[in-house]
Amino acid sequence: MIIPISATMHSPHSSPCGTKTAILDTAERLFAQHGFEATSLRAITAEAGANLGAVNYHFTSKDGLILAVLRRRFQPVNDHRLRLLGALEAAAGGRPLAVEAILEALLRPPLELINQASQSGWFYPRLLAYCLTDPGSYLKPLMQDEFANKTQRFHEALQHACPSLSRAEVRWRLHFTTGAFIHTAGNPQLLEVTSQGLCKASDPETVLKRIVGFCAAGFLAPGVGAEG
Amino acid sequence: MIIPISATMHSPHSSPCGTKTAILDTAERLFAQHGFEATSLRAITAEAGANLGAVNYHFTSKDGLILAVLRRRFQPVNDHRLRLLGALEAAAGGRPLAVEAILEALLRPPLELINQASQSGWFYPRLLAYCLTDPGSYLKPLMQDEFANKTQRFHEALQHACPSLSRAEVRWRLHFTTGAFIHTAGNPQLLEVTSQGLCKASDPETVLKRIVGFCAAGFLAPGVGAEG
DNA sequence: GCTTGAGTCATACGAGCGTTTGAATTATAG
DNA sequence: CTATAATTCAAACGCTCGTATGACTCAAGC
Repeated sequence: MIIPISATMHSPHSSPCGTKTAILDTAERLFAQHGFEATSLRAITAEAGANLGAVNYHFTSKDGLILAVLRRRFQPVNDHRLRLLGALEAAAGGRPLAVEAILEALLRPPLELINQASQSGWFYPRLLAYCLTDPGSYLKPLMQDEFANKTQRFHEALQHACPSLSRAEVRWRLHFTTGAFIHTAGNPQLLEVTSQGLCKASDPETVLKRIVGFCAAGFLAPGVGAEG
Repeated sequence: MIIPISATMHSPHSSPCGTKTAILDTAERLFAQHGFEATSLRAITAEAGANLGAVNYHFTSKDGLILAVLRRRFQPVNDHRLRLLGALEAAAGGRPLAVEAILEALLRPPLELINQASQSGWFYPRLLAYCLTDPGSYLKPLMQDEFANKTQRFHEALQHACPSLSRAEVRWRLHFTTGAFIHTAGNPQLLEVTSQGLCKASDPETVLKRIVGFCAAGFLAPGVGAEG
């Protein structure tokens, strides 16, 4: 936000894309805090120190800005997930993986993002929650590319790890895991408030350990008989 | 929209509160579909066949309408939950309850609402998801009354059922359960689509059985040592 | 049959929205 | 230095929003 001022380089156009990333950063924060619809371009550009027209210049439209904000985070996280899963599979050499290991490969990348970018990391799960809740049609292709397609390999790995479960059962349980994660990481202060400070969600490593333990136990439960 | 005309009884003021409940029903549907901010009073009143001013007349403001829509659903559901839990405790006579039974008392009322009102029942979990995601300050008191306070007895029952778990651990795991439920019931078509029809979320009894099985196994897992 | 009060209605207000425009400004290159 | 492209800027466009207003309509009570 605060750009260090040096003698020579602080004209308004010093950095090539300073305005662009400033808008992206501010939009990410405000979108995570208030949602897409409730955040106006005027609020974004005002806080980013940019002109209102800059959004349409750099991102064509508000929808374009939303997609740019989302893609910047989702793509690296999902790539990281697939890399971790690939490393696990390479090390196992065909043998089934432990459910805990698979779930950790799924949940560690977003939680590490939280660790790295101390504030802005928390924005990722909230943005994801808004994507799943708001049925804006313009982000359907993004969600299809980044999630529906890329989680396919996690289904296969879990199916391999839990051969006694039906394919539907694996899907259901991964769906429950996703819900537990989004609700926890997307509302980091909710549990702290409702538990009156008893639970602290501020440490991603603790969150990871607890949620993986919970969901892995759920995966290892005997399957429900019926399909559907 | 098109009002059928009968000779004697169809004057505009025939039913005493027809307009009020029509607005509530339509607002509930549109809020669940598009969220609070993205739904305009004009869209609500147009679909409800009411005048724009009727909202402010009956509900004072848009915030008042939102609160009325939420309270109409949340209150009966939460009352039902506490009644089921009370019946379980009375039947057990002081002995700890089974985790499955407690979770069923928690999740059956909203899922039965889905069963009864074939369409509009699905609106409840989506409204809940919007309440947890949108940080509108006006609904904080409602959430405090209806949830933070009323779920206290479920915490105690689960603590009693899982005496080896720390109080924080019980809170964490109930939080995960809530997330799995909201994500599943609030996005009923999401799993169907991503699983390419393999999983059908349309039957509440199936959803209940699967989610209770998953989360009860998570509760019965050995506790993580550290607090926080 | 007039009065009263609840409810409905069309209309308007000011504010905020996303987007567009064209000129002004700055960086880049010949 | 000059020409050219990239970027920023202030201003305005048309539109929709939530809310307020005052007249109108109807049922009920005396």
